[in-house]
Amino acid sequence: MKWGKCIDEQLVYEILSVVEEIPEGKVATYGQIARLIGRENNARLVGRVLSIAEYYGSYPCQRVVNHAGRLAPGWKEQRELLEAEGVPMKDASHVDLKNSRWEL
DNA sequence: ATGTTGACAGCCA
DNA sequence: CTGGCTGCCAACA
Repeated sequence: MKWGKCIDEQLVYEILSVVEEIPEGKVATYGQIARLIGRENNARLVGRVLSIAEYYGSYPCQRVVNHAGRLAPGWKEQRELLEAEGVPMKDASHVDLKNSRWEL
């Protein structure tokens, strides 16, 4: 593909570095990660990076959801990955943030 | 340079 | 948490 420098690798490493620290059975929101890397108002960028994160290595990007607890659209496999870790699911497309939110 | 789009967040009802 | 509206930033046409 053409992904060689469509996104700053520096940003990719910062985000993946945080994603890598999410404990099993817990999930984090994009805004939460955005804040940890110093891009609080740039949560959308986190999503864009995670969408191509698989090309930069293996990271638990399945533990990252939006503020409503909804999983990534267009990625059916994510639900099963979370269930395998013991993450409580509210339904087929939402996690129970009430009990799986990653508290720092 | 201008306008759309998106793995989003925050505020309000 | 759900649904609607607005705000932000970077990638893309």
